[in-house]
Amino acid sequence: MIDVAEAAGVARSTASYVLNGADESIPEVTRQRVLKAAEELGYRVNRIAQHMARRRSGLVGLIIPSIREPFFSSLTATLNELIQDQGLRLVFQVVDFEKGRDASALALQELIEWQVDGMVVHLEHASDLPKFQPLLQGTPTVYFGIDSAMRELGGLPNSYSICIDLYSGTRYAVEKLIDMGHRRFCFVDRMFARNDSRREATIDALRSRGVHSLVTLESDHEEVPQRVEAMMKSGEAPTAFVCLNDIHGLAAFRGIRNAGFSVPEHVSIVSCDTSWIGAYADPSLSGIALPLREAAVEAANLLKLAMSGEETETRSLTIEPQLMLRQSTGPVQC
Amino acid sequence: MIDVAEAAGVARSTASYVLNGADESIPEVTRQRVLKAAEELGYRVNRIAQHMARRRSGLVGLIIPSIREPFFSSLTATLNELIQDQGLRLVFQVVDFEKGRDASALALQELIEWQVDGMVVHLEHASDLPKFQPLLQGTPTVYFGIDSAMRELGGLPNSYSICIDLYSGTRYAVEKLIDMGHRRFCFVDRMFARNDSRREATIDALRSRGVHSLVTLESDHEEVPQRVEAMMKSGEAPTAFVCLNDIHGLAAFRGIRNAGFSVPEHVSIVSCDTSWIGAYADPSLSGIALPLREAAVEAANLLKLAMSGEETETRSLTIEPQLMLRQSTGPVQC
DNA sequence: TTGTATGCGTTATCAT
DNA sequence: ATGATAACGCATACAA
Repeated sequence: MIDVAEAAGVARSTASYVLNGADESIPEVTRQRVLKAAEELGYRVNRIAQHMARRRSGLVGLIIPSIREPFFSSLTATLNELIQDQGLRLVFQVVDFEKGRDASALALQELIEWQVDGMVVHLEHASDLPKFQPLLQGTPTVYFGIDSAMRELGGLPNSYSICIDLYSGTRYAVEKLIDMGHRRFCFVDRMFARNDSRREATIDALRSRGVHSLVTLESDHEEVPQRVEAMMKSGEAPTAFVCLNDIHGLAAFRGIRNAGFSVPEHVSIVSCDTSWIGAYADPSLSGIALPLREAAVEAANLLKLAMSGEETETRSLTIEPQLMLRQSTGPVQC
Repeated sequence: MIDVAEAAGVARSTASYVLNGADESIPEVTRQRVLKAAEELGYRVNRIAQHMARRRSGLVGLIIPSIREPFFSSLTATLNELIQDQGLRLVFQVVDFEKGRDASALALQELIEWQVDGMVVHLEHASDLPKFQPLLQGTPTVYFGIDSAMRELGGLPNSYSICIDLYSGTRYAVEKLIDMGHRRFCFVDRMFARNDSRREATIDALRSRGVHSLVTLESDHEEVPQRVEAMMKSGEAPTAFVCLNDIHGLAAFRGIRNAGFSVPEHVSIVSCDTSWIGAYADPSLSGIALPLREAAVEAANLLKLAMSGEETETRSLTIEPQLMLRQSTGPVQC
């Protein structure tokens, strides 16, 4: 830029004003001269230097447990669009909860070292909050998650939260299944799963309706088909499967078919996070659709609010998912 | 850091040495004092300042057309792991080719403004190279793509390329279908598709074997089922579908079923980019599996090489995909 | 071995 | 309206 200033015959500060500052109070002639010089020299700002001087990085951090899963890649994509529209840049940090207790702390610090101006943190459980909260003092943060406990996250200064209420959604879905006559359930969870809203809601729904037959499977989706097949062949097989997401749903589906049962005649399946993947199955998977875009939009809005610095009241949003009854659910056949 | 130095009673430079520099020649006592002070003050490097002084950002840019699609989110995830292992940080930039001609140039410049030390660029077509090449002078770059023309990308200084040879893979798959007796084909492409290896390979395979019946569909996957259904119901329906990926494959599948045909008895389907999604369909989708992790590993290796600064010869890698014959393909029934 | 001084590219605060 | 100059937080060559 110093070169540009020289070439245009003006001071550095003038060039800076023209190129990146407020446009006020610079005569058109000078402007054009500077612009022309910049063009000719192929000048590009150095954002690192710029943000060092401005003392704001223009970075927004995103903490997620995975980016391969459709749910998170979709979230990342949408958030990225919205963040970019605000003239900021998204940097994501995948934090693997399985790799030690303080992996999350390290991940956060990496982002903090990059001086992020704001942060969106996916919270698997509201109870993880204490791990993050102390490290995020002074960083405008939006917490994002499906744990219904997040709804009571109010009262934190400079932090906002969004909850996709998967608890209610799942509970409603399971009750629907009970209404259809199902009495033996199986919950298909991921490997090393921690108890989340989906499982809790399933358990609560069954308990409240006096249904006591629930088997829980914890597997990577690759293992699910054979485990489900074995289960279906041995003794009192479940008639209803509640699955973590479409991947696990399809995997369970495969196991059920392999055991010689058909959906929805013998067995019903519900996915707790369904998308086009489940929609294209045959029969198509019933499930709970999460309004991801809506949630991302709200997250971006809250973040903007948080980053504006204006001390507004802490806000906690709840978004209701939608139950999609497609073809994989039906009344139990005697 | 200046605080840390003061607290430890040493000079700033000493603190700097201990915290981030080479560990040589600093007495253990001093080291510990500095480390303790840093610990107590909760010191974190400011990477922006650090990289400004070092004149290297520690950033690697990734240019991709989407992050929502499984192929790219998976690529991003793997690349991110590998890049992070090298002590670098990945920043991605989604560039939507549909939004104007020079969107790609702008996207690149954004990353360049961030002073990325290296770049991984997904090239949809080798012919897009001229758009990027001039802007990437001086930035170690690895080009990544499925266009077979990329294999002849040699001769560029400081740039490397990796090609997943989808042309060969697709051509082989289509020839297999011809061997099975298929004579009427449909290629299911995305909306606003540009001609890519998959389509070219399909056309070439058919032509070389004297098969002249090919219909091409360009649609978002949401539209595919009804369009395929309509096609199946009218006149001479295709007996073989070659689909862009599993999403389009499943969508076509749905249309075929809706029209009252079954797979693979009446119709065969092949996906040009298959994954667990196709594997869990019923019948499971045959297709070409791209060794994404392998490709990402090679990309990371090449990038390391490129960024090492050592002037090695330009390298161009080709990776062969694998044909997975599952259940959606079979001989044509008369 | 440790301290001093300077530079990195930009913005911002002043004078002019 | 424009130009000089001091930060910004850290790394490093060089001096002590």
